[in-house]
Amino acid sequence: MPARTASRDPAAGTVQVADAGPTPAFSPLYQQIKVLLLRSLQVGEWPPGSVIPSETELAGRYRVSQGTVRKAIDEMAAERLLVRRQGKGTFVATHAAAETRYRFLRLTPDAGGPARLARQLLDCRRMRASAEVARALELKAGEPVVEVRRLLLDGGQPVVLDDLWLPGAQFRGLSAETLARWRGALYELFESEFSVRMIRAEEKIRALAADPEAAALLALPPGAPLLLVERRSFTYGERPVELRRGLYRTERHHYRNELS
Amino acid sequence: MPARTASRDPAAGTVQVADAGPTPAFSPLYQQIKVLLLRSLQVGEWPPGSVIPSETELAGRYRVSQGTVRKAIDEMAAERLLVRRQGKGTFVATHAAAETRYRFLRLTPDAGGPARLARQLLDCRRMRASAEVARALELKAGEPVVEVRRLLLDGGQPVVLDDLWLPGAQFRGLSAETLARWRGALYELFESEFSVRMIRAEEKIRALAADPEAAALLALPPGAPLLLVERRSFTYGERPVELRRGLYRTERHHYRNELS
DNA sequence: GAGTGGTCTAGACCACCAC
DNA sequence: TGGTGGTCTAGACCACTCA
Repeated sequence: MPARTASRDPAAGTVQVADAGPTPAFSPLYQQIKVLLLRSLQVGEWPPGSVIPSETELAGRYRVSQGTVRKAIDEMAAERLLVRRQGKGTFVATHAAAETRYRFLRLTPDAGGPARLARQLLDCRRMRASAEVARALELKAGEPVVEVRRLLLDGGQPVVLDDLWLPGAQFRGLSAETLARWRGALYELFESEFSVRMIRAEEKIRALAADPEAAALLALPPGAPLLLVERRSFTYGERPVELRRGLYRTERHHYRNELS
Repeated sequence: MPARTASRDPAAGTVQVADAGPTPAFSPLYQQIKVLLLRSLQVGEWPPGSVIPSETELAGRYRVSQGTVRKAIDEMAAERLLVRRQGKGTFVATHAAAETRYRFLRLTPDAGGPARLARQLLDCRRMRASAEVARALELKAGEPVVEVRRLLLDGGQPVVLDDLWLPGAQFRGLSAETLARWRGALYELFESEFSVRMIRAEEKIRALAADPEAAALLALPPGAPLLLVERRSFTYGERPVELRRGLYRTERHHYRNELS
């Protein structure tokens, strides 16, 4: 484990990375391991869906006990960055797997069962970031972004009108053609084609009256109540890489949430 | 640990509770400990806010190692049933603590900072459960329930209109006077006066147009868009003990959510 | 200083999976 | 059969709290 320089006897005193400052800010070994694993994920050493080395091998590599590696991986599994599979190994989480494909989609049919929505691409263009988009994506105003507009339909009826903004620098080849050809989930495309993996998101939800444009696209009378879902998605290192503004019809669907 | 009957050598073979059925459904020791701890919580052996026995003492009581108790408590802490405090002990989670007082309230001012809402009780009456309320609370239609209606205000302006239904059997002394006198959060009252502790909740969120009654109470024109938040809260053993129907004004507030 | 939870290690064995 | 994660133990020491 390169970051750790202090000498250490087995089962002996405090272990700590070298640190010149006062109050060296104790950080447990397993947290330091976690940082190293995180870095490997971030630089793509182990791509989404692949197996990472076994606990024993990582323990050898970092010169710590298997239990310490285990605790680091435990936390990362709880954060849904890794997935453990007994007998097989530990895998990098991916939006491509069936279990996690629509992990961030909270819209649910009232009837029960998972949402099965068809997509209809309305627009995809490159433009300069407005002040609001720039702030959300931590860009400078005027930097290039990709704007996507699409509809999601359930049984032919429009249910969601989505607007997305993505940093242009990280989504260079993204075009209407790319999107039209793609069969899987958006986040799957982002992972496999642009090496951008979404790990968490924040949403702000409001009710509002449909404006004429949204009403027309969603086949509603203007003024009809809609759910506005504003999402900001983050990749490794808390970097925002997507702003999304969804308008949801909630006559036959709802936004499901779990509080604990 | 009374439930475990198989003989066991230290650091030796499989340990399992007695079980006559086929495929004995292996359950790890720490899960069995968890069940025992859960039962103690459920019967009120350790009330909300109190310390539970130390890991060492529990290990002795159940005849397992401290690490096994630790793992059971770890999971319960992750589920927010227990709270660990280094140097002090492990405590039963409570809605009375400042950190967890409004844990289930996702309404947030756009300006930032936590919501500081005043309450105004509109109604509190005992009645018979409608079919819908009975289904949600897993009662028989016609069984007694308590219905509460109240407003939440921010800076004097109404923001939330809440309707609550509670099983009458578990909230016997609950009345308008009780509610009017109470200063803290509702869930704090439920814990301390009725021994009902909410541990998780499900919410379904929709947008709808304000009906005349709601509009009047929320000082809005009829038809204005509102967030409808339907909550079902559960206590130990997945028993539903509250149905709540909240109408939220979202001009200056939003419902905040975190996806991971 | 005594007691609590928190970290770390080492070793044994079990459950699951693939070859 | 061998490798992976999963469980369990025992023991040492650290960090934190409070009297």
